[in-house]
Amino acid sequence: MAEGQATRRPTVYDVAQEANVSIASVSFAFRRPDKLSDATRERVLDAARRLGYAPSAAARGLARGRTGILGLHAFDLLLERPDPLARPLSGLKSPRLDTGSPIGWDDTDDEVLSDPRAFPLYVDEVQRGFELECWALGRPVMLSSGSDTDVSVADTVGRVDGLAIFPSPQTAPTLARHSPSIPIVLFSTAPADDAHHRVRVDNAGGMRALVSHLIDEHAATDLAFVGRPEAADVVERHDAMLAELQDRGIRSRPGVVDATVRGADDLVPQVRALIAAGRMPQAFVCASDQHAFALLDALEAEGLRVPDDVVVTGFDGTLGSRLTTPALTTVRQPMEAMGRAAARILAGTAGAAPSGGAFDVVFEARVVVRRSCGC
Amino acid sequence: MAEGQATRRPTVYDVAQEANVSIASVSFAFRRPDKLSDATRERVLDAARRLGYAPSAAARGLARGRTGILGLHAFDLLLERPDPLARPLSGLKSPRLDTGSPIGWDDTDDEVLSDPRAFPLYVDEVQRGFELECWALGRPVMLSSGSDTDVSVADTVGRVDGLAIFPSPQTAPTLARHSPSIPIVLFSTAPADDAHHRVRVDNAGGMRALVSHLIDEHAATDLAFVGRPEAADVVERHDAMLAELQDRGIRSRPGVVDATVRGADDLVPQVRALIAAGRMPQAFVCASDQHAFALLDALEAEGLRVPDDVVVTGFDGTLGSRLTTPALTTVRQPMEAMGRAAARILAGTAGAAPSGGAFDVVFEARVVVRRSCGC
DNA sequence: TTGTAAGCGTTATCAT
DNA sequence: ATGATAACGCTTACAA
Repeated sequence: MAEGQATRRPTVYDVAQEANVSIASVSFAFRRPDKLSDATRERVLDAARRLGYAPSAAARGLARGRTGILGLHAFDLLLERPDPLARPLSGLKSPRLDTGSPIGWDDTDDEVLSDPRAFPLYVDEVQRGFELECWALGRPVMLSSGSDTDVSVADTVGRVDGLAIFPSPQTAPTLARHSPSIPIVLFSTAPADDAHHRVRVDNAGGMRALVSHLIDEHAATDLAFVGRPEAADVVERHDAMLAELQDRGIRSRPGVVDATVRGADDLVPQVRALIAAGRMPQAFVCASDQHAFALLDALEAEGLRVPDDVVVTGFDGTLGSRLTTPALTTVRQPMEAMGRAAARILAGTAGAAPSGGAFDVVFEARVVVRRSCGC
Repeated sequence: MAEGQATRRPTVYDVAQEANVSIASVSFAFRRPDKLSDATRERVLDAARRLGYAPSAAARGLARGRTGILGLHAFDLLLERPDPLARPLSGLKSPRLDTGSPIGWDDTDDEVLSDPRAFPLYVDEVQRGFELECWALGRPVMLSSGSDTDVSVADTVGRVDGLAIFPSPQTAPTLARHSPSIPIVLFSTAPADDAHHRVRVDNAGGMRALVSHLIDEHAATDLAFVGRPEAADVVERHDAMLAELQDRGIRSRPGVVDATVRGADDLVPQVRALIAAGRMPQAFVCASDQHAFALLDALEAEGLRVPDDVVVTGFDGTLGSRLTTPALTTVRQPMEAMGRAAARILAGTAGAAPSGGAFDVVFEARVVVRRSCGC
């Protein structure tokens, strides 16, 4: 095994000895080069290089009281999320690496892992934005995941100077305890009575614009919402759809098409029921692109053509939405920008929060018109 | 600004006082729950929760000698890489977050950031595999970037228990000093006389298979290589193309189409020159998908149709290669699997390296046939 | 300009 | 079962 190396890591003491100076000088050579004479500085740096000295971030963090790292945390829940088509990533093959012979294609699970319906998703693009900004700021990023138990969260909190989080239902209360000591940013969470910062998208505006498009351009007024209004995001989108219809004096059909189970399997019976009852809507408005992917599969399985027989729309604007057939009309969130905003807030480069409290940054969403609505 | 919170982080001392026990008991409550009576353990855990105690990873790391974190490092160079279409990500807008009003679409740079030609690339998919495996292993991941100076590298090394790296030319020697103390994995680097582990792809096999396809299926024997054979990967691919041609007794054209500058700008003159000289090849074999993207643009600018007038192929099999028009025939690397392999090596869950030394894991590549070759 | 020494918050070894 | 206490490697006054 690779872990547990032979050689002990060199420390300031080793370098100090090698360079014939005190440990303070070693430290200064790196942190306060100006406080040292050129000669000693060079001597120290040289010794450090020779020894392969790498300052211990742990020791530095302890002494300084901050690690310098910004964290991005995803709860397990997220990866086990009920979105259709979010594959469980357990059960992947783990080919032996110690045989010395090349690893065959069939041992890589590449088909599963390269599926654009599974990557990059919303979280992946937000993460990328976070990374880009941290890179620009010169700050390392720590990625972690875990349950939303106190212990797991605390472990993550203990490693970073600030933490951005994709929320699980239990998130806010558990985190509240840590808010006083480090800044915390929640993505896609409705405002609440806590001290967390927030970065989110204008779900209502995006959904209303989408519904308006369907009504105005495609005369579609009988809309069925696909998704379970539980997560804050989905609730907002659902509400906005209903609100836009109501504002226009259009009566909306009751209930939603529930798509909480993985894959299209669960949608097929519901689609069949709608067909049988002669209640097919003019358009399925999905809570997310993921839901739309699954629905497209279910509709195809039942021989329905999109957009000819029925319109389908998504939400998020992930890359995968460009790759469906037909390409998906959806609402794009500026995910990278959202990730960047979170990083700036945590790093303290975003100015002061308005009204003294926490940041609540809302981004505009934008309708992306493609083939699936009939355009 | 968010950084620099009001409240000091609670420590073991605070919890000990709150729970009326010694600091040792606090530590035990978390690390060795069995060594404590149920009563005290609960009392401690309760106090910890009440106080919002999060164990300091820095202190733990110091005491234990390991941080538990696995690192993935990218040199700045990589992001400034000479690949066509790799945009400089500096110069992005940074909208004010403190105004309290929604952030407009035009302030997000979303068009640039969501370009599938820029994300996800090779490094992004490898990174994802690394993350997936670390997540499965319950290990946090640290992402960092920086120059390949001794100081920058050492800083990263000091933060992790093991490090995977996308190489820059200077990488190996700088890192060699640290190899004795922590395990290091290099991606896509030819074997050399050092102690680093390696995870790479069978470039030669992939390229030979691709060239064979072009010759056998499309009778294309006049191939032009696009890319500058400098990086190890590109050299291997170039060499393999020449070797396959030679093995078949086919004379290859001298030189390469150089595509080291950003964008298609630089390719247009070269394409023009080929046209003018009546020396257009039957196929352009590009060193990477990125090169192919740029070339497709250049060819279109010159009014040449792919694959009718000339064939184009890529290498890597990134998502973007599915989205070009025509879709790109390319060689896919199992990038996620490569990232996962690196994580397993670093975590020590990959067994022992063969022949006692370092791991050198080679993955099979696979030709992905799409429209751009005429199929 | 350089050295001495006191923390920083854990873990782990001894005692009790 | 619990409590003292000595590391762990670095930063940073303060001395020299």
